[in-house]
Amino acid sequence: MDDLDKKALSELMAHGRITWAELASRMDLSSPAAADRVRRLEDKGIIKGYHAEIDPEKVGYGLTAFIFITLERPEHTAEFLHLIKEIPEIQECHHITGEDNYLVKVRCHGTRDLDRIITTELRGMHGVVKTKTVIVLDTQKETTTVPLKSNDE
Amino acid sequence: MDDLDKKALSELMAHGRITWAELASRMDLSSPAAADRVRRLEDKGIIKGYHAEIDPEKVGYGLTAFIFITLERPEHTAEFLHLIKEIPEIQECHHITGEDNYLVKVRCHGTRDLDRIITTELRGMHGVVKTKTVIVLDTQKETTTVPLKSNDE
DNA sequence: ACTGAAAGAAAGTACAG
DNA sequence: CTGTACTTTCTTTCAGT
Repeated sequence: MDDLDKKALSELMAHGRITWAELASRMDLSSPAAADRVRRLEDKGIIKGYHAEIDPEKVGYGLTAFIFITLERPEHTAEFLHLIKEIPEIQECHHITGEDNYLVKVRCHGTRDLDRIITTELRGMHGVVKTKTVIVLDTQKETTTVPLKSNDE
Repeated sequence: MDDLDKKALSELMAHGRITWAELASRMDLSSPAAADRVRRLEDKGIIKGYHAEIDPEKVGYGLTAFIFITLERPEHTAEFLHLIKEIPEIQECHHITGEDNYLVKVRCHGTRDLDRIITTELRGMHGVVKTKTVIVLDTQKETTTVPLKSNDE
C-alpha cells in the first residue's frame, strides 16, 4: 500500500464511492488507473463496503450509552454474543480487559427505552450478572475514519 | 418520514450511494421518485454523508481502546476538546455521566503507540488529572447503522 | 504502472400523463 | 408517482509510453 492507495482510501472515507472520474481528478491520476487501484483495495478486503451516514438524533435515536457487562461463566459466551447481534440498538460489542467482560455501545430513543434494553434485553440473558451504564451527555467527536497517518510521524 | 424513507435510509446505510436505478428497484419505485426522496433526506440533514468502510487491521490499526478521562476544572474544557479533535487516533469523544468526564475511543498501531497517546498526548494536556484505559481484546459487533426499528415494536 | 482517446453503456433529468 | 425519451456522463478497452 503506497501513498497513492492511502490517498484513495482517505478520499473514499470522506466521500463514499464517487465516480472514477471524480476520484481520478482528486488523485491527479487517470480514471483507469484510479479504478484499478480501488478495485485492488476492494479485492484485498481493505475496503469493506460503502455506507451512508445517518444523523441519529434526526431519526429519533438521541440517546447514546455505553454499558459494561459481566458474564458469570465462559459457557454463557456463545449464546450471549448471538443475542447481542440480534439487538439493533447495540451498535458495538467489544470483549475488554478489566473488571467487566464486555463493553457495548447502545443507541436508543431515550431513558425509558434504555431501561427496557438493560432490564429486559440484557439482564434477561443467561449469565449476565452485572451491568454498569454510562450515559453520553454530549458527543464532541464521532468518526469512523481510520487514521492513516498519526501526529507522531 | 414514512416507511419508504426508512427503507431508503436502510438501503443507503447498507450499500452507500448506489445509483437511483438500483435504489429504485430495491424500493419498488421509479428512479425519479427514489431520487426525490433521497434528495429531501439529504437536504434535511438526515443523511449526513457517504463513506467507505476500511478494515482497520489491514491498514495497521489493530489496537482499539477506550480511555476515561478526568478533567480537573471546567476551564480546561475548551482547550481539551480542541486538542482532542486534532488527534487522528481518537475516533470518538463523549462527555459522560459518572466518575469521569470524558470517554474517548482510540484506534492505534499497538501498545507502544497507545502508550504514547496516553502519556504524551492526553496526560500532557492541561487539566487532565486522571485516565483509565480499557483495552479491546476482540470486537464482536461494530456498525454505524442506526436502528430504524427496534425489537420492541 | 499510467496515459489518452474512442466506443459503448448507463445514469440522471425533464416532461407529460 | 410513473414511464419514456433525451442528453450527458461515466466506464471500459486498448494501443502506446
